[in-house]
Amino acid sequence: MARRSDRRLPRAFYERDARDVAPELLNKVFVKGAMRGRIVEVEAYVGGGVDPGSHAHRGETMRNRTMFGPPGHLYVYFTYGMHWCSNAVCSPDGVASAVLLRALAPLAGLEEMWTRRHKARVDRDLCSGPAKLCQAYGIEGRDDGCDLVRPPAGGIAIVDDGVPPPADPGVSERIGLRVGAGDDLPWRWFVRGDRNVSRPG
DNA sequence: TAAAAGATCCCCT
DNA sequence: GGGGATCTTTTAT
Repeated sequence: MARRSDRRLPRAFYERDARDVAPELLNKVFVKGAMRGRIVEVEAYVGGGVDPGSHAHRGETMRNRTMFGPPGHLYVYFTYGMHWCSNAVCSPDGVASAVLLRALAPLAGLEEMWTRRHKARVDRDLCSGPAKLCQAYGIEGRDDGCDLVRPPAGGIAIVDDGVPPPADPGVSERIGLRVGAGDDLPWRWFVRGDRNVSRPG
């Protein structure tokens, strides 16, 4: 549920380079219906052909077309034959960039998350990975392209509840990439010390 | 038409 | 710490 202290993020927030948006998404709140989770880990995927790790690096396809669309929408993709992952689309319309939501600290609606995360054993297991948080929230392919800035009632949104981004976030190379990983592309940010981060380093 | 790889997770040792 | 699950999408013959 929306709360009185929630502040909507304007379209302009997303209409920037994903590397600028990503660290500012830390400590924002990912909302769907009654479920709320604080964003504690993200990765940037950059447009303009400079990012070999991006799905969009080889141009627009049926799968990645949402990344090429206007900012402030949700890019949802399917991978490894069983997992969904969620991104916030960044940069102006026509430039393919996005921020992958890698982990949340559950705040509310944990009962609903538990109904979908059967494999979880403790609260930390609910949203401590990009596919885990999608399973917890029930996000699938039908949610690809939905508007995060002006969501329908009960829809998916990202809000500012007054907690600022960390002044000194953790930074590292991105996780799980066959190409585009490496210390030369330190485009992962996380909240230091948070238990829900998928990997401490 | 075929083949390979994939922005992961889970269970086992 | 390592490997299997599982199947869509993309790219190569």
